[in-house]
Amino acid sequence: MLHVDLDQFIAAVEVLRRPELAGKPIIVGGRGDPTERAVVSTASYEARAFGVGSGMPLRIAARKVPDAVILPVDHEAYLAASDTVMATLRDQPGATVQVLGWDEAFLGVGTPNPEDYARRVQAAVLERTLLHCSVGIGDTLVRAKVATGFAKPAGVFRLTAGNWLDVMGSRPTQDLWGVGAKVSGRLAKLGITTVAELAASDPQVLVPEFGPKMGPWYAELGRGDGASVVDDTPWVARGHSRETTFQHDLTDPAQVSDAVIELAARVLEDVQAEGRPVIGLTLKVRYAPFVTTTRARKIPATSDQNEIRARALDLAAEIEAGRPIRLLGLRAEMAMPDDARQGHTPTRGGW
DNA sequence: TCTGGGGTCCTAGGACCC
DNA sequence: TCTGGGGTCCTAGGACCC
Repeated sequence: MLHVDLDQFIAAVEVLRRPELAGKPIIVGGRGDPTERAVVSTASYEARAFGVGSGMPLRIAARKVPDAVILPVDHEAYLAASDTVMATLRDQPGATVQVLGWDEAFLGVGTPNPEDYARRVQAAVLERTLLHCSVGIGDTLVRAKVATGFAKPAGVFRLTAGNWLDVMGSRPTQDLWGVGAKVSGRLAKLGITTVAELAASDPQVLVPEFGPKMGPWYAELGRGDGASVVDDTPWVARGHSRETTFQHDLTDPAQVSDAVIELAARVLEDVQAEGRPVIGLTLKVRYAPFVTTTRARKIPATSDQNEIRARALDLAAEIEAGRPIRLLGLRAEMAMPDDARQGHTPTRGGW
């Protein structure tokens, strides 16, 4: 299968409508105001050369690149571009398309020459959207996805069982899709620092550290093994959430209650727009300095707006009971019942 | 140096049931 | 005094991805 990933997608979309920005360091994030609390969504390659990357505080990014063009996030524009890209992928002969996000997708194809096929995909996307993409080819989803990293920018790269360890074996475990800083640190404590070491590890040795599912899963990931079927079943959200970051920390209980209720109302709107019931309300609370805690309430599946409001007030009261309050941000999540889950199974970690 | 907003899944422990 | 075994559900928290 193939994994298609648009190159510097958001920055590229911005350049399309403002061609004079081509070749300049572009940083997209928040409302485009580097004096506000916000982070970088995407930086162009020119800005990345200064050490700017996704997730970096906008304030810091602006300091690193004084000449950067800083733009606000425009979801609608990216979604429209994404729709055209995905439609182009679906038009490819014999292709099954599994969308992973705005700017990437798996393509299931049966072709004797995947490199040729990949080049034709790139040409089609470029012709329809003027956007460049990179393509990874693999015999599993994981290998295709990881291969794309070696294809960037605008290239093609193939990873299979045959060359996986040659290419990935000596690399740190964190280079794997699904291994972050925390897990790579825990692996290192077990004496596993490279992909080759993870690939050679006994899955049962990982179980005490990571549990019955994740332990064996990490060993499989180290080998690049796993699913090899592209699933184009329409994706159905398991839940919805709304998050907000306060420009100044909240310290007043009344403000906290208002913020919780307002956020809960917004996420309820999203869920009700789909005509689906809610079964749970979770608040993720970010305190200054930078601690996240969780508060959850189960809600009957038939609950109405008053029920949600009452549960939100419960949660606000719990937050206030944990004073002193310095609220940096809030995220309200609503889960939907299992019988509402009909979409494809995400590969992991969101998609 | 400071921390988006949208998602998904896993684990541990306690409550509760038979 | 010691304390089944299996199961489900819920909550809190953690990790990761785009």
